[in-house]
Amino acid sequence: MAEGCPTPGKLEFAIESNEIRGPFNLSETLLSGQTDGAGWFEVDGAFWDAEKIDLQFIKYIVRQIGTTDRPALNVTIVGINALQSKTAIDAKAYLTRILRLNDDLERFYSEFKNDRLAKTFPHHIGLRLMLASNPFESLISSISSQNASIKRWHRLVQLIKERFGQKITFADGSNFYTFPEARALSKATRSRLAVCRPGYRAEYILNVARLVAEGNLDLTALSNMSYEDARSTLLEVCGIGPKVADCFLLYGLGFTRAAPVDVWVHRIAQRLYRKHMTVKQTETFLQDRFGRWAGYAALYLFHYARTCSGRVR
DNA sequence: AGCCAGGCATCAG
DNA sequence: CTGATGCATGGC
Repeated sequence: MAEGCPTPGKLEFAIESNEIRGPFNLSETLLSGQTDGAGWFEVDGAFWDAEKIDLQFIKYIVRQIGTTDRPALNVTIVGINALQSKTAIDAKAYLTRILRLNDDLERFYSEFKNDRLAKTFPHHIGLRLMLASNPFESLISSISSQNASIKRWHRLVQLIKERFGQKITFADGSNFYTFPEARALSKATRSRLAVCRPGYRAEYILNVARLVAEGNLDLTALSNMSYEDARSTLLEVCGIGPKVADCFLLYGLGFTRAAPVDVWVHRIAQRLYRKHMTVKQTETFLQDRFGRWAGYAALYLFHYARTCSGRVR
């Protein structure tokens, strides 16, 4: 196996505070209920997930060791067998990307310090958007979230992984189920999917899995389109409406000007800005006012509405 | 028990 | 275009 250099099944590295632009709060970010916090597991203060890096699945255990204002992360990666030291370098770049550690949060705070949005800042300093590691998973996950509580939605995604994904056992003995490829999920039938309890979302999930598997919905192509074109393409798909499309565009493809408007964001936007706005008006309002930060605005509004709703005025 | 959940498709006006 | 309704099911 190991040829020459010693290659342990476990490597450790740090992401230093000078490699993170502005404040960061890992647990706020992962537990804020955004579309891509779903997969992470918490084990006494640290969080882990797994994804394919360098053609093999790696488990990464991330622990915040600095403060929110001067954040640093301690990362342990675990492979299935041995690890190359190059994998640690790639894992670091990967984590920097999906945790969006280069987003200039201070700039966001200062740019809107006189906006009513600033009301939400003190409660959630260091809260960052996340970027999905797997766009297809992000799309199915977004569809699965509709008209369901966060708890139920996370459960559905986890059941899809356990039922249709691939089981992996890492060198530390832990088990993980990968999210199925579009092809694998497209072969599921209604009755086989029913064990995951998707409810009426079943036909949406199967429809989208088939479209992607057959190449009729090309997620890579979408990421190369303009936001408007990608969005209108998505809206033609049965099961994808404005909110699901924006969630996927934001979390799955990284269009930060997408501002998903759900019941929470809609309610809080009306209380903070204008009493009578339709959902559609709220969408355009957020996009016009916050531009490339609209996704962040929606995230802060969402999280604020859910955690501080009693104190809103 | 009954209402609501990170909505959407469909149909009526 | 806007507004009302059914949807499948769990969480609280």
